[in-house]
Amino acid sequence: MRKPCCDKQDMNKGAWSKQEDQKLTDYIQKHGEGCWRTLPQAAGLLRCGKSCRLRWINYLRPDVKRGNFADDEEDLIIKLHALLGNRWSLIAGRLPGRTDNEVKNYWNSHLRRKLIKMGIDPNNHRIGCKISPLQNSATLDSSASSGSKENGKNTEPTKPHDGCGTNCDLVSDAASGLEDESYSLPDLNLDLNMSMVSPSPCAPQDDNKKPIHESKTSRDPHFFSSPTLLLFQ
DNA sequence: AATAAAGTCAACCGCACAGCC
DNA sequence: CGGCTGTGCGGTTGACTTTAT
Repeated sequence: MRKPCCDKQDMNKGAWSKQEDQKLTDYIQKHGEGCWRTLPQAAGLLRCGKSCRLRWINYLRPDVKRGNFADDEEDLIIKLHALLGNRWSLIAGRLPGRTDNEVKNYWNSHLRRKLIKMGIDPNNHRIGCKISPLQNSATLDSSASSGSKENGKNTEPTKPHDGCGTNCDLVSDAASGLEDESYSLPDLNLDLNMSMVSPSPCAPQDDNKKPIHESKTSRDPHFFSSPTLLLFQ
């Protein structure tokens, strides 16, 4: 049995205070990112390493862009989600200054609803799947947790193009247009080469360190050989 | 003005993977 | 080779805010 990542007793949980933020920021500015397990103690924080990492990556990092998503960012997320499914870290990697958590939240709170309103199934980006108001909420609920806990951890990445079981047409087969004229993505001229995103400029760079967004999914050999993605290379 | 419902988002949790020993 | 550890990811939760009634 693996030890928990931290001794949960004596640990702060919940929202971060200004002082905690300051301690974490100061420490990372001095020593750089990494070694999250030992960082809290070294920085004088009563937090677990995972919590520190999350706080830094999603909130404190100086290159984190905060605020509303621009229209082109929205479009890009929708398009990337059609291609990649729920691989938020990869999607976020194409949006400078955005974090996977932020993209995920934005998708779940804004974009899913937007697509549903347009009659598009946000799970497979197909139109023509009739989504009744009742189904709407059901879809929201079920797909939000699709394939996660109920069947155990879903090790397969969400399949973006799995069939919906009807005659509905695929909305976003990469660059194809949408049948619904009211919904047309601008030609974003996406460069979807999966080049590594440059790591955070704030952290002292260690050549051995992995780029921030080199996710496990991008390491998947099948990932790069995806026919859809190759279209963009 | 009060309350319920809906929406938002920061943070937590559990799991998987890579690397080290 | 197998176990252990550190890290990163995606899903989920719950507190807080906003909107509707």
